[in-house]
Amino acid sequence: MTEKDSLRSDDALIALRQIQRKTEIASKRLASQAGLTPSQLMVMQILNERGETSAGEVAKLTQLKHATITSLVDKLVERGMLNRRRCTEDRRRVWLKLCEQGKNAITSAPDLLQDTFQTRFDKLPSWHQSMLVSSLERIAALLDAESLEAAPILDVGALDERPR
Amino acid sequence: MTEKDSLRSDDALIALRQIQRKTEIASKRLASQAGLTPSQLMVMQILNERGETSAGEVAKLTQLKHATITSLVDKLVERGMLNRRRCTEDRRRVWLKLCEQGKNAITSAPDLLQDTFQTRFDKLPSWHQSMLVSSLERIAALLDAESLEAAPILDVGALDERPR
DNA sequence: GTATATATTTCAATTATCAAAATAGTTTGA
DNA sequence: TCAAACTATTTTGATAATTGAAATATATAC
Repeated sequence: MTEKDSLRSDDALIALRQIQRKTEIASKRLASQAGLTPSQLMVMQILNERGETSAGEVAKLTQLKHATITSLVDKLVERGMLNRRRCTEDRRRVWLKLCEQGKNAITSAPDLLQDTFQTRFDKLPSWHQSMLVSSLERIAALLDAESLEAAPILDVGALDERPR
Repeated sequence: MTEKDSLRSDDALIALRQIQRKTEIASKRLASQAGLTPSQLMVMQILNERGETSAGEVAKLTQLKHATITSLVDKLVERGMLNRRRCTEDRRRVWLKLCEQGKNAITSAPDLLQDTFQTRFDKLPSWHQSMLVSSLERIAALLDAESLEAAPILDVGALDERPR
């Protein structure tokens, strides 16, 4: 039984990795179609979903350094995709918000992955659709460790070699 | 009814994007723990899953340019993670294959996302597990357009602005 | 056999990312 | 009240990833 179970979770992980690869590639394409880098697209999608968000929060969510966010945001602001606003209560903080042009940029680009998915999904019988939705939501929940979202890597410790 | 359906596929897409973000962040972490860049990790995972694969195929699968693959592979070969072999039938082509050290590098690094997922998954009742597996596999299939995997972007056409 | 197509690499440049220091604002606590 | 400690963001300077274009080597078509 334990053997069966472990095979099952392997199957799940394999499928999950396939999904990951496909969505990642698709988002690379989508970004370049919209004239954005993948990181820029990610930031904009986050702002689109969450509304106004602080720079630090975005750094945490994207797992990019603050310095990177700063320069990335510089470019997007310059291009009129989003705007910066100093927080009035705590003037150290900076709020970021997508503006109209930014919203358009990310919604108007044709998303092949999304279209493909949607077309096929819509053809499924209703019971199947609802099963898939609830499964997807469950998966998202299984992946949702506060630890995953929050802390940067703790102590990497003994790494003999590093990226070059 | 059509309204309900469209809401359902929206829900699916939202959950899918959450999953995407989480897996992407996790793989950034995993790569850095293993002393790799995300692209290097992606290449190595592909070689691990598919076995020996040509450089061009890897470029297509990762959506990176050939020049990028070349320099990225240079470094991995230098570090003993994989090896290059000229194809004997068609001597223009190059086959890439993970070697032992490379296999270890990507399997030994602790994958927080995977561990979290697995632990929680294993606690679910059997019927729920099998439902999730079949759903995941279905989702992967829904995302699987030959068009998604194959061609680079067709004709981007009128793009007023490009990434800076 | 020459022309055309394909797979990969080289080269030179651009760009994303980061670490560390700097700046500016907030909180603490004596 | 005010200085020390802390927090959020930006600046700066450097490194490394990625790329376009040209070069190389091989294969295929005619």
